[in-house]
Amino acid sequence: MPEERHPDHAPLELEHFLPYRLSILSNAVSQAIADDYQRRFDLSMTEWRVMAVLARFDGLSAREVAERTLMDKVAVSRALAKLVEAGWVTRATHDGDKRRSVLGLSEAGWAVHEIVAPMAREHERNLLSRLDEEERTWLLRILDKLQAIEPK
Amino acid sequence: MPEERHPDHAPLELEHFLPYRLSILSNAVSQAIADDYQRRFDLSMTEWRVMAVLARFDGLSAREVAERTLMDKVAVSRALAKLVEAGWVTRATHDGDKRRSVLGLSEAGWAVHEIVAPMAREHERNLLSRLDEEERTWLLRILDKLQAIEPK
DNA sequence: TGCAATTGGTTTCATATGTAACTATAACGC
DNA sequence: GCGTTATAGTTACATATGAAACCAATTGCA
Repeated sequence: MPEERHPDHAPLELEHFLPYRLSILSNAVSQAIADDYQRRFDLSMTEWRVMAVLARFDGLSAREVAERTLMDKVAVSRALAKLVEAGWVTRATHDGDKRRSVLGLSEAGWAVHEIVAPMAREHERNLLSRLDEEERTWLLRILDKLQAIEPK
Repeated sequence: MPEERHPDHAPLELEHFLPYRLSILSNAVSQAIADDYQRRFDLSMTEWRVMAVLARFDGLSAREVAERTLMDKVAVSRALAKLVEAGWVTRATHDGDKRRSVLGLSEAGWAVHEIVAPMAREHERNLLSRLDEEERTWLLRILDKLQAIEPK
């Protein structure tokens, strides 16, 4: 049953190697979306992710944003610098703890969100439309299992 | 049936957004593997990909390597510089066309390959072992469909 | 209290990556 | 043949990213 197709040390066929395939697919998908809002708002993927979590959770600190986006704090710090500068995110200092910042979307930030969120969803729909209902169900289930441990 | 759970402009839930999930998973997987051979051979992911295709296709030109790895030619050029320097890849000039290089793994390069390829396969096996046979079959089928168009 | 250890966040530096410009060679059209 | 155009590959520059050092505020605890 193992078929013994390739001994373990045989040259890898990248196009059949799962991590490679995931990487290519993921990059293509994310890049296509990012290109879209990058052109319209000069917004990087990391910056958009920060805005997305602030849209859901108002008042987070930078560290909390980092947790929710799985970005490191340096990346978050930089994204915030640009977003605050652009006027899309507001930053105040926490009452009881002067180290912490209190972040949120500004009016202008919400306006951007209002446009970008549907764009992102549209891309996702497009992608999923290549699958039938059964495949979509399996995909979600498989992703759940694969992600169960990995994202350390 | 559409359930109308979130209007199109509602805040995105990143953790349920397919492109985001793919990105997180893919990065976690690739990084885990890369860490492994990076530590042992100071070999970057792009460099390893170049070695992998040269293991399969001896004598390629740099452009052909770029095509097979989906990397751009600058990235390939840089990877090759390091690999040739390290003595893992040999570079000659094409007979009939002095622009073209003729690339291949050196003895030492094969020795590295002999170690890294099994490491990579081991990681892949590990990942796939979280799925049962049916899920694995669906996954491959789904990847085929999702990749059909995307990687422009 | 008072000082060591921790935490939130930014800055610095070294490295990686992408785009455009550039060099050398080869192919094409006449 | 000879100028134009295309191709293989490298270099230069500008930007992105990650790790470690850093600063300031807070916490833990003798």
